[in-house]
Amino acid sequence: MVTERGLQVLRAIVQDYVETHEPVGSKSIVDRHSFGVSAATIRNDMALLEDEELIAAPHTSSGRVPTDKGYRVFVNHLAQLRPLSGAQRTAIESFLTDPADLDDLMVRTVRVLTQLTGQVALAQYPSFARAHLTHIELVSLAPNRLLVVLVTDAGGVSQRIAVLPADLDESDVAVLRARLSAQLTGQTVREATDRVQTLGEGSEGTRVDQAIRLLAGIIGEELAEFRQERLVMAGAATLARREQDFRGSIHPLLEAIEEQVTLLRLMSEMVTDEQGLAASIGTENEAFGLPEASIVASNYLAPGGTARVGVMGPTRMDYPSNLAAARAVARYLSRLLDEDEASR
Amino acid sequence: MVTERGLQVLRAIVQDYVETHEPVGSKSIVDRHSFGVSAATIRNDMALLEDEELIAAPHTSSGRVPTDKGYRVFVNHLAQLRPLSGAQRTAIESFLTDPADLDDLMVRTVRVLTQLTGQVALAQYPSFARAHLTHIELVSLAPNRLLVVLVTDAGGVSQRIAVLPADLDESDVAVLRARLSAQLTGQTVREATDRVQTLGEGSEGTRVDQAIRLLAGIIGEELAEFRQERLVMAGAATLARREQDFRGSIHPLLEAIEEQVTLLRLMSEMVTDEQGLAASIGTENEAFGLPEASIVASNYLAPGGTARVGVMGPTRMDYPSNLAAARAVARYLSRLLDEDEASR
DNA sequence: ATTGGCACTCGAACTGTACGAGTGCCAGCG
DNA sequence: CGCTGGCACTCGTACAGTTCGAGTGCCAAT
Repeated sequence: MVTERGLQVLRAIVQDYVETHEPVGSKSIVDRHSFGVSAATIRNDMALLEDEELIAAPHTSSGRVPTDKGYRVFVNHLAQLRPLSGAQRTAIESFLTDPADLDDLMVRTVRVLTQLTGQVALAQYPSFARAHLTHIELVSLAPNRLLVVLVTDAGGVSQRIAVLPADLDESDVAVLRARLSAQLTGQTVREATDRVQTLGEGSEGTRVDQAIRLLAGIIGEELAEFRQERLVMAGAATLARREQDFRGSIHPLLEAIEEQVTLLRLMSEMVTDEQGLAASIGTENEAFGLPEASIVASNYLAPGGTARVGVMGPTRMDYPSNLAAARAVARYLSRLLDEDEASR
Repeated sequence: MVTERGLQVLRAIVQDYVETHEPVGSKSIVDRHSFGVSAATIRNDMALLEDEELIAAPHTSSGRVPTDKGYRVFVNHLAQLRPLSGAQRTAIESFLTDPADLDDLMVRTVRVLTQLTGQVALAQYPSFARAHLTHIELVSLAPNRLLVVLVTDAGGVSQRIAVLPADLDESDVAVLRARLSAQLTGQTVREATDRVQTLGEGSEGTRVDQAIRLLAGIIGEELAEFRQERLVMAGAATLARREQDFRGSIHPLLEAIEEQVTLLRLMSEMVTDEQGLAASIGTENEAFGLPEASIVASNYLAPGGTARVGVMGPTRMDYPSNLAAARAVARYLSRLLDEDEASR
């Protein structure tokens, strides 16, 4: 029953509320937007919006505030992304130019995003699960110490020192190296994880067999770390400024930032639209303990598949700007990582 | 002019204020502590303490609150560390048992400290500056890609992928490996940093010389990262709960946590007493932008020298408990790292 | 369908008052 | 000389009462 104009009124309410942080009344809508109708008419529309639970009044005689459902309608149907300014575009470019490695790139990504939006920025690492193991190297540091290095084709490298139960000489190490390499290189991380399980089975007793079993365990752990989704974040400090935006405290947000796991799940489970954009609003995050926070994110393309970058902030956030910023950064990131892939 | 009993009154004020979070009056001191004198007498003592600026009254007729100077006197002369409970000791042990590597150990350290104290926990990494480079390994991933791995005897490992300007075959790599190894292994990180500067000088032109220069740059960066002091933290979320403890906002603290550099300097510049304990209180941290925060820390012993663990919280914190917790964790850490050294 | 008018609601801001915790000071006591 | 009880005074807090104004819902008129 909500008319077209009614939706425009909703849009106006969301925009004004985000800007002023105060409940918006019919009068101020008439003043600030040119609807060409009187305040009384707007009031009628607002009554309908309230019936639909898209807006609510904090108390009997005050202006209206969008509900979470209202924000949802706004984001889905009403929001048009605000294109970034030239300065913002150049900021992204200069921030992300010439990163030292993947870690560096991810850190810079969240920094620029938090700078652009003033919110907490989040970025998923590209997944290594489908990356291929290209090298396994064993470096003997001491007779009973081996450095195990794993390299994937997606830029992931990991290393760990193994302390062996018995000393090995160079030829033993060579045997180990050959065996591991034959079994595991070329496999995807996922396949190698399965394969490594069976590696130490069967024969036992010789020093080399013992070592293989030990290494299999360590390599398994390293592979698990590769498979594990990771998250980088920046801008937690901005939350302190937004404190009054949260009815409760910012504690759940800080906790989520520190734990990472929750946010990782949340980011993974978001549903993107056809443009690769996603938003999760207020109570939709209740299951994650974040009923007062919203998260917007954009997919980006990396060798291992798509991953997401986005920002987290109060429900009352500037969705068009934040979505636009996330999308811009995601696009730039896709470009960088594709270039990286091309040069490999 | 402050009498012995006056100091005991100061101690009582600090203790009660930390506990109740309310200005403490002469009456409540008489009630809660057995001084054996009347409230009026306490009031006289309090007047003297106020003359010395060890306590202050928020407004004319209210109880007193310790000043930063008062806390300082309390910490220096009055505080007796509260020994940890058995449960706390076992918590430390079980948390820190059998870490996978140094990173893991540091992370667990700050976790257990934040759990024990309910404050933000900070830990400096042991310094690698005096560690020795034991290995340099080059792994050729592709004709124009080399994985450079550096290993120190203090548990530090770093790796980076170098993209070469020209393809190299295995024999070229062997030459590189031999040259780098001869020049750098056995050196301390500090020495190697100087040595690596001169590495690419002189001859140029051949593929190997070009590669050496490139690798020198990369190794220099990696060594710089080794030398860089690092910090791990946990418990930022606890700040949200302590919010009302900060007159201003918690923003500066969150910012410091995110930046790390400031906290690193602060931790480095603290002055320890003869027990290896240090405290920096309130306005003493003004230069670091943290005039409302206190930090207590304890030295621990690691192969590369001493480093610090501690906690950060509001000026009004429980110094005896926090100092005791930091000391206990530091001692355990020293033991672990010395054991680790012994087994190497 | 839109509008102007009007009565009504309710929070914010301000005032005044009473209360009580806590102080400073002082005369008296051991 | 240090300690004590007493007393007047200060000031923040809590509570109640008041006003003010923004904003609403409803309705009759257009």
